[in-house]
Amino acid sequence: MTELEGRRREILKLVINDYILSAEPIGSEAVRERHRLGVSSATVRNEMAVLEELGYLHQPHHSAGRVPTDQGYRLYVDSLVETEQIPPAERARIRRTIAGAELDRVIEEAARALAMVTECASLVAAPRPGRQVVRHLHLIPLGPRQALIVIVTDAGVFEGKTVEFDPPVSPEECDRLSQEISRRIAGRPLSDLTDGMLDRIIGEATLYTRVVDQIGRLLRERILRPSARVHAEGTANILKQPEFQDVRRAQPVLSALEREEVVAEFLTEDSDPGEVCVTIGMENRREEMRECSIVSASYRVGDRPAGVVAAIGPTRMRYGKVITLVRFLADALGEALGRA
Amino acid sequence: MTELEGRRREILKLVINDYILSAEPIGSEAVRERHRLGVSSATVRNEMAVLEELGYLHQPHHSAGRVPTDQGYRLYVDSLVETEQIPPAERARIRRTIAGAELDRVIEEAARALAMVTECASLVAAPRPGRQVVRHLHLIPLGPRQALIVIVTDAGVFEGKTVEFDPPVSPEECDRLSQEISRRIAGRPLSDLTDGMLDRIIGEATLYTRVVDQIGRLLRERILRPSARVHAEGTANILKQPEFQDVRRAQPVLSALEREEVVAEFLTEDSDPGEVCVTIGMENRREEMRECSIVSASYRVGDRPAGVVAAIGPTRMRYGKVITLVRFLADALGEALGRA
DNA sequence: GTTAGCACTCAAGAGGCGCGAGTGCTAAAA
DNA sequence: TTTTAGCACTCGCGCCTCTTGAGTGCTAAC
Repeated sequence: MTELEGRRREILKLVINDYILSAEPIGSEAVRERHRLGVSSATVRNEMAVLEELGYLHQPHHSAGRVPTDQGYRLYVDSLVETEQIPPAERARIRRTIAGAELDRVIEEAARALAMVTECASLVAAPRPGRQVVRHLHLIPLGPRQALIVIVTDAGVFEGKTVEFDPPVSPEECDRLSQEISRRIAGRPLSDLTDGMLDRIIGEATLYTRVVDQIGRLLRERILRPSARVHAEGTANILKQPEFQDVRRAQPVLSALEREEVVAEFLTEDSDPGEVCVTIGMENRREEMRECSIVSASYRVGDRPAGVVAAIGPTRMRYGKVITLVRFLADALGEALGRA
Repeated sequence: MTELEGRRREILKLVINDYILSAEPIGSEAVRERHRLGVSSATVRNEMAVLEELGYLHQPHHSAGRVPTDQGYRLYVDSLVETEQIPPAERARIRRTIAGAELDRVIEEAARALAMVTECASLVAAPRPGRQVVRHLHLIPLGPRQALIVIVTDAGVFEGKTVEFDPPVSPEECDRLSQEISRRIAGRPLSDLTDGMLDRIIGEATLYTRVVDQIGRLLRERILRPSARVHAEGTANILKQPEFQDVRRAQPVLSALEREEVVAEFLTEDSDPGEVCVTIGMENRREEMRECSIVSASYRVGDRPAGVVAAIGPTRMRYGKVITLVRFLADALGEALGRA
């Protein structure tokens, strides 16, 4: 794959730019018309033939214009695309939307904003627990035999499971117990708290093995899940794209986006934090996504990578815009969550 | 709308049954063939003409078979449909899935099960807070100036907002404060806790007005939201239905199902608790849903109506199956949530 | 009231045709 | 050597027509 020289490169860029906007095969005449290249359509034609030879373009059929291949998009994303700027007004609007939301809705609002502006589907993974550091653990008594476990970390709160006490436990004991446990696990990252580790940390307390057990389970379920909660928004946007007018193409994609395991897969394999990662068409592992591209970036809360935000659309997407937006949203999200 | 007599009624039922399964207009000959009616196709034809006259059937074009109208479906649902039984194995499987889930995933699993079996989209609204009765309120100190509000009700836990203290509050004070407040609001339904009411209930404590304020805001935001969390699952199932093979038909529906306000609308207007409510085609307020039917039932936790479960599909849906399933899931859900 | 018979209608699919966009090739010009 | 003009060629798309067959409504006989 030789480095492309100036004019040829330029033509590839123009073709992809145009195709992204029109969704229709681009012919040589159209290219010449659009940008003053100072050459005839025949020359453009020759260049395009070479670009096809090299694997960057493709002809759907003999006498049609050219369409970018995945390889073409790859080059485009890596070195041709001009990132679009987000108008300051828009930036401000998005920031406000996110910042204004309740804590547990920030994620959702971010996903929504991303979907709306890019006209893609969007995914946002809530902070992954692993690296978060425990601050407190609370057992809130619900009754003599029941309590609610609340774990407060530096990045938020996990609440969920209720524990059943086998021998009843008084509220006072409950309190003492939570202070005990709290003292011993505070300051550790959640990922430390495997079953064995928990046992060792908490040690004593044979009376409360069941409690320890339950806490262990809660943690295991939260941590093992590859990425806790994933919000998908705007999946119906896929249907607006011309390449998905045929339901048989769109259906597998939408179904995949509904399955959490699948979606989590897109989001885990990342990317230096801070950098935007683009996966194009066939580069996707998932069969169903072979006609889509995924633009993702992980965001950080404080100084730790916390979660991932992604946009999903047809390979023919406005990379310039989407990349800028994903990056911006990763920043905004980290900021909003960091403040809380 | 006169009462339909035996044979005519029977024919309408057969036509609708067949159409639901085949998704194609049903002709007189097909009806005669399928069920031994002991009459010729001409007779059936006459009956069908009458049924069309009466508004129960419709011909897409002159020489086509008949298709049920919304009114036809209405009659079908009200008095013709034979509810299908759920095989015990299936019942057990669904029960297990739901019961096995973490508390905060019960809703989700229920929705998923419903979508999977009915091949419709499904919605499940989490318990609505209004009627729930407060058990405790906890303020969990996160730092000298911050605490987390946790409200435990008889149907679950609301956690969320952190409070900022204006003058710092020590953990002990915090504790005392939460016990104070707790004692005063325990036993009241959440809907009682409007701002003014809160002020009156808590009275004193000018030092802590900010805290009271924040609690007020938390409650207002949770209660005012028409129905807290709504889970939609299997919306992509819509695309499997023959009537939605045209993307332009499907897109508005899917988009609507993504908007929480819209979805909430389907779920609020209900139905004696315990009973299944079917909204057919044009009966829907929402323009976008005019080609869909919604089968919903509210479920109860303990003895109070708590939330709604619904299935959404084309008007040509397997009502017999869907109705049974929605009813079953409402029960199962109430049971699962009640136990927690 | 029911049925056989029949003419009629209409959507859907197959086949044929012309149009036009866009190409590749060739030979001349720069 | 590169660029360009010219031209024949290809092929998808839309348009038309024709045929087919399912299904009807009507009428007259049972």
